[in-house]
Amino acid sequence: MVIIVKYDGKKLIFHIDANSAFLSWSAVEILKENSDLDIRNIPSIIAGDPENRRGIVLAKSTLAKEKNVITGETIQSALTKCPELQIFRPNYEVYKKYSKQMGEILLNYSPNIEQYSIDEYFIEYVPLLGPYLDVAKNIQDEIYNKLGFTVNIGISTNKVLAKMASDFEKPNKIHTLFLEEIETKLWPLPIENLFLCGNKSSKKLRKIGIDTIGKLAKSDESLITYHLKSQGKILHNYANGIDDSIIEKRDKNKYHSNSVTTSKDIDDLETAYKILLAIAENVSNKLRESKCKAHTITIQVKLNTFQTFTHCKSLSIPTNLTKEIYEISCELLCNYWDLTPIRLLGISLSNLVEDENLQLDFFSMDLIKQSNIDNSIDNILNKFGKDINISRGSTINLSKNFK
DNA sequence: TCTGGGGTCCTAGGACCC
DNA sequence: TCTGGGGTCCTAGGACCC
Repeated sequence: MVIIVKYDGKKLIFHIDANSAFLSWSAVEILKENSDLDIRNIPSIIAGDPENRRGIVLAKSTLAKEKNVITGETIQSALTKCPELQIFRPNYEVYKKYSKQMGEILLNYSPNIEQYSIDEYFIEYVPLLGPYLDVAKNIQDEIYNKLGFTVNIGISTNKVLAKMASDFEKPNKIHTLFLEEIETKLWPLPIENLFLCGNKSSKKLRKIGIDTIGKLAKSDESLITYHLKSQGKILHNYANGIDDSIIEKRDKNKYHSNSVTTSKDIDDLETAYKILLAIAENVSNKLRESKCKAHTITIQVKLNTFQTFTHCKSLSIPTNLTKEIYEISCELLCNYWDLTPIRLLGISLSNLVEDENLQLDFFSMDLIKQSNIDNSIDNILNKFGKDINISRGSTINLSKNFK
């Protein structure tokens, strides 16, 4: 049953969320390969490779969900709950494709659009297109007919309420969550369901007797900020349906990173450097693709004890050169690592600036030469896909430099 | 609980400057 | 080379999202 709620001329926001995105998108792709199998209709999951220690559930089908399989658990654990589970590997290139196509369809419904994650968009409702429920239904139909997967749509007067609404019953549903509806639709929900109320915050709130969104909404704000600081104010507002953030295009990332959980623990510098080179190659490629340079290079290290640390170095002259990023990463690792076995290594690049605005007066011939090498590698990557292993001639030498 | 990878935003302490 | 305060930048870590 759809409850008709008066729409009094305020701006409306839709939150469009692909249902079990990775699983649906893999399903559509498998069907396209002339298969009769729709993995949405069997107990199935998308998960990494356990042999490479990446075996966690990234998405699940409805039938897997019914067996209590949850996102983030290990394949082993999921198989215990559901032995007949079929497991499929993720394909991020395919996911990026569907994400983009979903955005292109949504652009037909609104010029004011924000991609929130790979499978979620916010758009501002355009009243000229018709009543909002009809428009939402048209969006659902067009995405399903053209792309083959279902979406949930949440509708409200701000982003947080729209997002909470799209999270109600799934799949292929449209929900409203207007201010006058929060008491019945939002407040009875457990505190964990509130956007941005994660593990830590919900535990603290439960400790002081707040176990539903409604109790948080009616609690004294100063009590909440005492326990949760500025985050508390945000959560208290959200519980009361207050959010004045706007829909904004995010054209540039503020940060790029790449990390890998290695199939075996790393306990020697030479191996660590080889992996850092591969990571530096990947992440600097992202940087160059987005036409940026980075002032700050951070390495991330997760030990086999699951202890994590980061170390960074800031440069007065930003870079996007693989060699420079690689060398600084090696230097950081070398300075801080006591050879405790490493499980994961990562590099992230931040404090980004646009490439074309940079002054070129520091460019030496060596930098230009290095830049040309990187460009030619980027061309190869673009041509043959990013999964192939390119090792530049200097790879071995670079590794040896840091022995 | 044997635990991925790519992001965003915030906080706290220290260095440095005026 | 003793002390205050405010502002800014850097570093490291943490919480949260999908």
